[in-house]
Amino acid sequence: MEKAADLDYLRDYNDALVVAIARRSGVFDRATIAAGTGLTPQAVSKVVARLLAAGLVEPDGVRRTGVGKPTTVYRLIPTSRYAIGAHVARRTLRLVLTDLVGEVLRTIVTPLPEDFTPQHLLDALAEGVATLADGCRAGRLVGVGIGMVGPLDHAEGVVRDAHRLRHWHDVPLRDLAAERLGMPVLLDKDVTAGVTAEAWRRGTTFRDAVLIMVESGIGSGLWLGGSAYRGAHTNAGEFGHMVVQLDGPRCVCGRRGCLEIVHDQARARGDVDAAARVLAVGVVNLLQAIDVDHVVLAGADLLPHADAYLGAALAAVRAEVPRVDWLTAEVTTSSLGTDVIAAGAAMEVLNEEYGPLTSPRTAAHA
Amino acid sequence: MEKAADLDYLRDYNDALVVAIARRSGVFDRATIAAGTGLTPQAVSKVVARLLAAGLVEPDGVRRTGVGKPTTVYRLIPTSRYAIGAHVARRTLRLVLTDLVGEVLRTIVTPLPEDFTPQHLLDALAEGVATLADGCRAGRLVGVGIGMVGPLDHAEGVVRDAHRLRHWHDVPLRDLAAERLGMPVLLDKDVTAGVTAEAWRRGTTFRDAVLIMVESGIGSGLWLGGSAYRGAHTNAGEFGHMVVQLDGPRCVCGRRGCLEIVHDQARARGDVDAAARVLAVGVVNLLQAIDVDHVVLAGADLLPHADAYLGAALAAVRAEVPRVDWLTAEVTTSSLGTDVIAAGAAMEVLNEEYGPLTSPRTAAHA
DNA sequence: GGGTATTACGCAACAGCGTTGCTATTCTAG
DNA sequence: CTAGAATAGCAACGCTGTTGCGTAATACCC
Repeated sequence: MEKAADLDYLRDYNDALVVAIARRSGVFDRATIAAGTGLTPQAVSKVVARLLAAGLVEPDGVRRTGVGKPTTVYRLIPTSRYAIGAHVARRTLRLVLTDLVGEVLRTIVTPLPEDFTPQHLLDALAEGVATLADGCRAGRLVGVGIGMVGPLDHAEGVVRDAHRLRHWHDVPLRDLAAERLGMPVLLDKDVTAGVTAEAWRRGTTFRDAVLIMVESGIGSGLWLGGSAYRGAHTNAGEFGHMVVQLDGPRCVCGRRGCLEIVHDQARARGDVDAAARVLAVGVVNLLQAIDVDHVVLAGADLLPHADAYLGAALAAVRAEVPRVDWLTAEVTTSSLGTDVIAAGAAMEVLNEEYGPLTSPRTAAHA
Repeated sequence: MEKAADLDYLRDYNDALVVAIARRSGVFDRATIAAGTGLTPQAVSKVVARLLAAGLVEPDGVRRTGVGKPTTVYRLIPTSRYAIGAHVARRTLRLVLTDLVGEVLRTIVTPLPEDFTPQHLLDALAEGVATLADGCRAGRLVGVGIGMVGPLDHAEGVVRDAHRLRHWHDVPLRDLAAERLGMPVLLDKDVTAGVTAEAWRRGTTFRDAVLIMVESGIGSGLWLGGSAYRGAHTNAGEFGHMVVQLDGPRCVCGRRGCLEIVHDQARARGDVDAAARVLAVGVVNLLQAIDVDHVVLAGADLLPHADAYLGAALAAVRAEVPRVDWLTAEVTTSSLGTDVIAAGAAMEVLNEEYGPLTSPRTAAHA
């Protein structure tokens, strides 16, 4: 059953709202927040007082706009909080340290043994996290996010059957890592982490988006209505296994004519442009189905040919989406490059703690 | 900028939560609500007092569970509120009157002239609404919902370019109808209304769902994370215009091999089973992309062959979705038949006023 | 330089939310 | 008939955002 809302939720909701505005605009003042949120200036003062006490914001001088007492300007302190993100790939563990606004401060890439076990990963994770946490002042490190291939269960924090990874069946990785690292841990699909990275950095105007990732498989991370969308079983985003060619070549998943197999065959014969066009068809399919207005391209197998993929996607979106004026979609490559998954895993932690609240949370938090 | 939350929001949130529970279970008691929501019994008493004052619930006797004072049982009064829903199709206007729990009480079907104008529709609407409103006690009729083909703008209440309807470009239908009818009006795509009907009737466990509608075109209504998902431009659900056959036959939309054209060609040659199999491929595609756990089939061109479509979809879901135990999806036909769109339009009105709150609303409401 | 209008800010009192403490009610069990 | 137990509700409380109003700081006018 859903949880009810109380005064703590109310307070946290409004605090998070102000943090979101501060994050987007960098500096802010009382009157602007009041006008934008509908809060009274007095209420904004109370919110700002709480954020000052938490060390998240600080005064940043005054602004003289004309007659009257000058406006006090505040700014978010990016280094007031840190988070660590992990991207677990088939042969490497990529770790990043980010600050509160989603800037990547340090990156560590560690090789993982073939068919690595949970123990292998936990060891590598512990070592890397210790290294990255070294530079953070005590209490400023919020937690660790882990992004990896599914299927997995985000709510339970359990890896169900990570694709092409032996030793990874029903592993409660979130709780194992939380115990080993001694701090909060989140577990999510790589693609969902990736789209969270874009969303956290772009702010609240980035409400409906998809991140397409081509990297040993083709997946998509969904950001719908202002928050990550994972589906009923944390299994949304199996974008590569949508059939685009009835009776086409057999895919590893068992179906025929999946976008992924058609794409991979084009790539295998060296025809990047054809592969990009196939992906572009899938992108337009997704736009038709869920009508997002931001498409972000990413992944180690895509970025080396970013121009080809971006060009094909842009052309397809322009040509094939009914070109009504108000029906626009922006297509870009990720601003974070190969760090996007790890950085997004970190930002899932930040988003959990400081992001806009959706519905009342079950667990209490500071 | 997002709106802040205040005490009114807090109250409405918890009131709506209790209404949702009452709607699902019919009868309820203080202790069960308290346990499920995390509210104290005292807080639940206050909520119930407000709902009693609003006339939404009434005492329904007591339950003796053993020692101690018996529990007071309450029940939702289905007839305490009504809503009217309109399904605007190409040649007909279908109107339904529903009660608070989503039961269809009366249905009126009115023919519409070919290439009907906004004025035609408003006249027919006013007459039908007057007839249906006649049986409702004053103050119990919440409003009117209108479901029709897109593209349209739900937030603005404007019909942009209704497909295959002349005279319907940038028509502010919501405000026109609200003025004419003298009550609140909502405007939404037919498919979104349809899935809202299922969601309202099934309760809060129905969180992630898609309604597939085959009726002069193929569309889908999305219910994601417990609320309707309309996309960035109210254009989500153009399910029929997803390419399933690269270089296939040319579709009216300009692309090649859209699900809709492939499906329609199969139907045109009388091969319902083949058409159903094509649709089933699209259903599995959607499951892969957004991982819903409920699929509802509807539409005037589907329901006469419900068995074929349902069978094909069930077979495809069972055979083609990776059959992990925890990855299940239910496939059914709509329980409302041809009334589903009109009924859903009515339930959008109920959902707006009495459904679970998501984020703080902009406009104040009673 | 001094007065005044203007804008910003915060203390204090307030209404309303869920919470807590406690009492009254109403049942079963003996 | 009494004791025990569970429910219901009144009253006080802490906290939220809100309102009223006094104070501070500036530009502008004379």
